[in-house]
Amino acid sequence: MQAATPAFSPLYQQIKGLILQSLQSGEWKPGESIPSEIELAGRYRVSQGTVRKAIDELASDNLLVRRQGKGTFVATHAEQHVQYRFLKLAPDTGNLDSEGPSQREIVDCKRLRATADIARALALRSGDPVLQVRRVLSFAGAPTILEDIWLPGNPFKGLTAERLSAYHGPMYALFETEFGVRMVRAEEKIRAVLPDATQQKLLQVASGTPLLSVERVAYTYNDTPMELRRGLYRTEKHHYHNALS
Amino acid sequence: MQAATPAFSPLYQQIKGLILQSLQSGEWKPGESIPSEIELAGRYRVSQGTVRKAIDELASDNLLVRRQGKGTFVATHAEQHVQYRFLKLAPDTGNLDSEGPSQREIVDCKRLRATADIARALALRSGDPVLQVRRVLSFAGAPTILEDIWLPGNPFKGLTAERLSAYHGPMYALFETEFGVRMVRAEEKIRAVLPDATQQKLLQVASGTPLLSVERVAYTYNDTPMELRRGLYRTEKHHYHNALS
DNA sequence: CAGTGGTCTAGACCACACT
DNA sequence: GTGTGGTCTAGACCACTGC
Repeated sequence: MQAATPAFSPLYQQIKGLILQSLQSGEWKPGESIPSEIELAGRYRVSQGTVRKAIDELASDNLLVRRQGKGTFVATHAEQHVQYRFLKLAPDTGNLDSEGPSQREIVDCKRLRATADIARALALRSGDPVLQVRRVLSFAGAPTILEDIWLPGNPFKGLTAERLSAYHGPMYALFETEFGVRMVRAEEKIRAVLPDATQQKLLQVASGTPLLSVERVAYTYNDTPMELRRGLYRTEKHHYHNALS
Repeated sequence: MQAATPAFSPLYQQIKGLILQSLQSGEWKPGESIPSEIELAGRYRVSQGTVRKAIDELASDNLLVRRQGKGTFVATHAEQHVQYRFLKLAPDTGNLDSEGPSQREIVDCKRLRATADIARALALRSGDPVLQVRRVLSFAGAPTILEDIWLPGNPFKGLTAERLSAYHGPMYALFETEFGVRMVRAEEKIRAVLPDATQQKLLQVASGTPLLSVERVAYTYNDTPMELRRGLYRTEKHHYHNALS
């Protein structure tokens, strides 16, 4: 008698896995088109409908983007209509774009060794090399977001403050093109906090001003954590927007 | 020459609309099963596959729940595995259930006339009758959430503090069974704020304690707003959790 | 025009739940 | 066993894009 392991896996799930492998391996890069459904059906020896269902799920996971008449493309953080896909902060009136281009200032960028909590979040070991970036985002001239970002040192070898400052566009787009790291999903933990002296200065707020603390872990393929980000948001003129369904 | 109105609508979208109508009209009530796919295909004179696609979308919108071998059911806030479907607050360790049953205390419940901002949020006119409820939720014995809730007076005629206190289970479940109002989706705006004297007392926090302000508008079918809720969350031991994808 | 994704159908068969 | 949703196939045709 076997142990009860149903292990039934629909064909389309297996196809989904194969497509995922090709995405991870870099066979199809962000922004590029993948082979047509008919072509993939031939390659995997299944019907077009089965490939279709696999692609449907990957599209609803935001890994692929379908464009009728043109093809299916690997999702990317660059040239994506939504400039800030993971940033849920919105002005109380209008939208982020209407506030003109945001200003980014890299305050600090250094290599150091992971503390225990950083290591845990990034699935590293304490003492492993990590990169720490601190930056301030301003909207309509007012400093609004202070972020500390930790990245595993190995995949991001060669990332410098100059590189970051010179790049105009989403940081995650730079990660894709320069380091081959594509962020797929993220989780955030949000709290209300008070700023310390340093934070007050950088955000130009008085002590005692309540701020939103947003701790984000971003994952690449395979649920591998690749970024820890601790943000402080000013919420006098902005709010964190979330849709529940 | 006509104005350019392609107005092409796939069959399954039309079916989706018809099913939605039946949901709104109450032909199928929350928790009940809807007719089988084959039956619906016969009723609408389309193939099972087309009905399937319509139901697929309604299921991914959380309006229907499919259960293999049993049927397709109208989603409900009662008996739903996720006790708190719209509450994104989580303890820093463990989960809400592990903290034992939450305690709810109705602080206040009165009828009044809508102010301008309440009216706007609920798509009413200033001065229209509304019901206001104030309550405190405690987890593990500690008051954690203070909520002010505004409901349009008409659909919620007969709702009283006694009714609310007596009911054990999600408030949205009571809305379904007692008032035939099913909340389908919601939007939240989150800020960091400081409590006023009344709020300090109810939440048992010191002045100057930063709190999460969560303003929610909940909608029933047809994008009709049916509830405005302003919550204050203590975030010393809890956090607002959000998944981005 | 050819090529892509999108829709619709019809039928066969599988997995699951209840009786 | 019967009925439900779930998978898979094959083929026809539609809508959109770009040459």
